[in-house]
Amino acid sequence: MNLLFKALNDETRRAILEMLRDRDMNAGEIADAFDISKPSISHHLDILKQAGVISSERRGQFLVYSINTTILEDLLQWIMNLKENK
Amino acid sequence: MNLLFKALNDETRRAILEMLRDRDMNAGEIADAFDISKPSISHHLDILKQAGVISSERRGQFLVYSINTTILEDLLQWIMNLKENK
DNA sequence: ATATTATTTAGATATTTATCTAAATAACTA
DNA sequence: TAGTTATTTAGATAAATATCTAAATAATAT
Repeated sequence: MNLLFKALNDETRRAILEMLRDRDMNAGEIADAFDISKPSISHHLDILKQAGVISSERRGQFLVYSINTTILEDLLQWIMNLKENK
Repeated sequence: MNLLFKALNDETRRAILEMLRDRDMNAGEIADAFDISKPSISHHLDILKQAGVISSERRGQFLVYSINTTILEDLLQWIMNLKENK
């Protein structure tokens, strides 16, 4: 959970997740969507990957990233648990 | 949302929320539950308050903190929206 | 083999953050 | 009014983080 909260605590990374929600994208495409250097985006992708919220697959020269929403179940549970009073 | 994600991105602060889920507590009680100085806990409480996830009310000498789960709705929505594919 | 394209790794830097101690504010009590 | 208790504010510091440029790795194409 630590890694997941950390991953989500960044505007850029959350925007990446929102983009990957609609379609898989390669690293270059993702980087092009931001005014941030490719290495920085690569670092953000790594943090998202460590949290288990995205995965990557090589397709030729490209590394294609996909969202992985399974891990978000834990987060949903944690939040809903907080809402159950007493 | 930024402040909320920031607030949740800390083990101590998440533990505070879990405690406040069960009952309202004053600052001293909260601080006593951790091996961290009172000023540090005060700072954590401030961050949680800025995020709108807790509120405080003075009762005599004491400041009593309560959880505010309303703000968590936004978070739930954001996560569930990510899960809706395409 | 060499060049080109895609992406990451390495190393550096400025900002943010979690923590501490000491001092300040606020409320109660004798 | 003084003293005590509860909590925060101020100021300092070490660790974590987001970013950059330059170099390295990986795959493709000529």
